[in-house]
Parts: sequence; structure tokens; C-alpha cells
Amino acid sequence: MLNILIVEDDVKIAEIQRIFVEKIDGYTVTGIAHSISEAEEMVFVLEPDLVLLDIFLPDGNGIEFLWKIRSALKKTDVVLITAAKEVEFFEEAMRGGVFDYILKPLVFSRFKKTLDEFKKHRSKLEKIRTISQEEIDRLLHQTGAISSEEEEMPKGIDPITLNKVSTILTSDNSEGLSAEKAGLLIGVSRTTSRRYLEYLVAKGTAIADLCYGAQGRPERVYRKI
Amino acid sequence: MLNILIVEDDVKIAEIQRIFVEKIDGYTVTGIAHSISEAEEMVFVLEPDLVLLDIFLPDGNGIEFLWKIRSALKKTDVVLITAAKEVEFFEEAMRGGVFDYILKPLVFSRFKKTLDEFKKHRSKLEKIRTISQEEIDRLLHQTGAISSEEEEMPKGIDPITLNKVSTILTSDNSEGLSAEKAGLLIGVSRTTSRRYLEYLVAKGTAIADLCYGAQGRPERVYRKI
DNA sequence: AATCTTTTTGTTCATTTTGTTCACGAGGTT
DNA sequence: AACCTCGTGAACAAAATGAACAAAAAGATT
Repeated sequence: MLNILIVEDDVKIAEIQRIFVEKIDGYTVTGIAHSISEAEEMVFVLEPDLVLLDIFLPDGNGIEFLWKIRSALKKTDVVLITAAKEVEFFEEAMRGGVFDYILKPLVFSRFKKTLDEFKKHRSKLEKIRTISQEEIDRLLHQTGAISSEEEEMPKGIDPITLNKVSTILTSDNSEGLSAEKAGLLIGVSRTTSRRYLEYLVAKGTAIADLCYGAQGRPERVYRKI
Repeated sequence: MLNILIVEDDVKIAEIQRIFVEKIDGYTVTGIAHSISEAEEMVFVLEPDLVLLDIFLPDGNGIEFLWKIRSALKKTDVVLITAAKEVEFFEEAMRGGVFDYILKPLVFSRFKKTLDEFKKHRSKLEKIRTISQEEIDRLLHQTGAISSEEEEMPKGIDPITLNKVSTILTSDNSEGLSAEKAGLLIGVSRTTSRRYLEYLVAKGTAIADLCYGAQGRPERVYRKI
């Protein structure tokens, strides 16, 4: 059984979180705090496994509270649940080693996913005393092992063509390349260059944007990350 | 160019790390420290983007040094490179928000993967001011949007354009945005921006109001909920 | 209070580009 | 030689946009 402390000033939202937690097996809510001061009183006594923490509270900042937890409790993890969409908060949260960062409005499916992951995470760590690189990669990034150099290519993707597309995308200095233009530069059809560009987007190596013309459907342009 | 500080007591291994870094585009090694005390002197002056940090050093513990970095430098990330296979260290590192944890012996392909990810990570964060749940999931867990249920877009609504409209509406601090003005800011026609703004109203994410001028039909202005 | 003038909305539809399907041909295998 | 596999691109349906225009909503004028 994992213990949870909810820190959320909005009474109704705190209640929703409690109901959500109780719908998920293996968790107990041992405390609910509606302010940072209440939370500080409770967290060091309860020593919960997990704190569900809001950032904006009337009497303090959730991230500062996160640092207090970090300096005092070595076994308590934190999930931020907040409306703060600014990257600055997210960056601070990452450097504070939060387990997850959930944006409001709270959706049950997303919430459950985090708690399920956390349960898995804890039980995995409990079972082992020493760790391997594969396990680290899985736990830290939830990504499989590096598969020792050889990148698995999906069907329809050829390494040589991919390299060409990737290269001209990198060397492009204008405001993005359309599939048409990219294809022309390499000497393949729009269809093919598009296939590779979309693959890069899916992989996270490139991003897609829209370029609106005088009329007609806008052009999809691709840029390196 | 991202700056790296290497903290590693073994001179030979430190040298290997320097050579590895120089093989990867976009990075410069600005300092090498062979002890914690040297590292402390250097890190607060250099303020590197990334510290490659060992845990066991003759005059101190890398994880304690990590906490010193965390409390003083808000823009410096850390990758642990260590032979410490014990989960306790790994857990502490996770709670300290390390970017990655690499086990010795150091393999170039694994090392490069981390630095490539870090470069992507930084440039992604640079480009955005506000963040979505999808982006968070990507950045925090590298799980490529498999997680959340695919949001079905109605015909005529493109996710990219929707995101742009939604963003400028959120960042608008005046008394509401007209379709005309919103379109101008994004680079689309009034017709298009209107289509998306009305979609947001229908979805309940935005509200519409009227702004009466000196004469003529009043202007419809949109605001975030 | 009826009508005019002004300004912006709401809608239609041509235009442009996307996204998908499927046949083709190169290269390898039985 | 027959068969299979896989990357490619021509062809086509679907989608997203904006110009144009009629309708609407307000104040101004008679």
C-alpha cells in the first residue's frame, strides 16, 4: 500500500483527487492539505510515498515546497498537478526530480497512468539492489535499451533516403522546408520525402509547422529541432 | 554551443570523456575537474549547461555536489557517469532530477545518445514558452505521445493552427481579441482565425463577448476561460 | 420610427495542398 | 524461373484556407 498526501488549495479539486486515488488499487490517501503551511506540518509526520502537489497556493509556492521535501525526506516522491503551463515551472520541476507533471484540468485516464507507472516504478526498485544500464534507461526514460547501435527501421523507411532527407533538412537555413521542395532537392517524389519527414516528426527529430498562402490549403513545412 | 564541465577523478577517463564530447557536434568542454573541491571552484564560475559527474571522488560525494548545484544554479543540468550500480544512488539521483545516469564502463554509443537527447531537449525547451501535456510526456518520459488518447479533430480544424490560436489567446492580456486581430497575429485570414475561435467557444475553452464601437456592428471579441 | 450609413459578421465556394492507395519494378530467396 | 519483400511515386479523394459577398447590428439622420 502506497501512501499519498494531496496538497491542493481548491477544496473541490482536492476532493476529486481523493476520489480518483481511491479508484486506483494499491493507494491510500493519508492526508489532504489546503495550504503550504498545512502541508509542511503534515508531510514530515506522515512521510508519504507520494505527494500530489499544486504549484500555486495562497500561502506559498509548490516548487519551493518541493525543495523542502527533497532536503528532508529521502523516500518521498512528488507529482505536480498544476495549471502552470509555463516552461520555467516545468524546467524547475524536472531539475527537482519530480516523478511526473500533470496539467490541469485533471483527466482521470492521465492521472491513473501516472499512478500505475509509479506503482510499477516502486515495486521494480524494491526488488533489485543493483541496477543495469537497461533498467536505468527503462526507469528514467521509459525507453527500451539502445539496442546496441542498430536503429530499428520501420517498414517503408530506407536508411540511405532517410539520411538524405535528414541532411537537407539540417542544412536548410530558410523558414522550413515543404515536402515538395525537399523532394525536389533530393530527387524523390513529394510522397516519399513526405514519408521521411513525417517519420522524423514522429521520432521527435523534426517539427511540422504550417505556412499559410494567399489562398488554398496551407503548406506543411518541416524544420530540424 | 552547449558548455560541459567534466568532473571525474581518473585522469584517463576524464580525457576519454573530453574526446567523446569533442566528437559530438554542438558541445564544448569548458572545464575538467579531478576532485569535488576543484569542481566547486569551477562550476559556479563557468555555469556550464551540463555537468558530467562521477559519484565517488576522493574528497567528496557526487550526489552531495549535485545538491549544491541544484541550490545555486538554476540552469545547469547534470548527467551522472559512475560505476555505482546500487539502487540507492540511482534513486537519489532521480530525486535530484539528473538528466541521465550512465554506468561505467563508458560506451560511446550510449554516451552520444545522451548528449544528442540533451541537445534536442534544450532546443525544444528554448522554442516554447508554454507547454502541453503531450510535450511534457515526451520530454519527461520520452514516450512519444502513445499515452493519451488521440484527440479527434473535427473537419476543418488543424491541430497546428488550433495550437497557434489557442496560444495567442492565452498570452493575450488585453480585453479580448477580435478574430481580425488574432488572424493578423498568427498570419491567417479573419475567416480562419474566426473558425478556430468559434471552435474554442463551442468546446468551452474560450468565451465570446461584444465590443461596441463608435458606429457599426459591434466587434466580437474572444477571451480564454 | 422609419430609413440610411457604417462596420463587422457569417457563409459559400474556388483554390491549393495534403494524405492515402495501389501498381510497379528492383533485389533477394526458395 | 517463380515467388516474395520492400521502397517508390502517379493518381486521386479529402482537407484547410481565404476572397468575395450577403446579412446583421449598431448609431446617425430624417
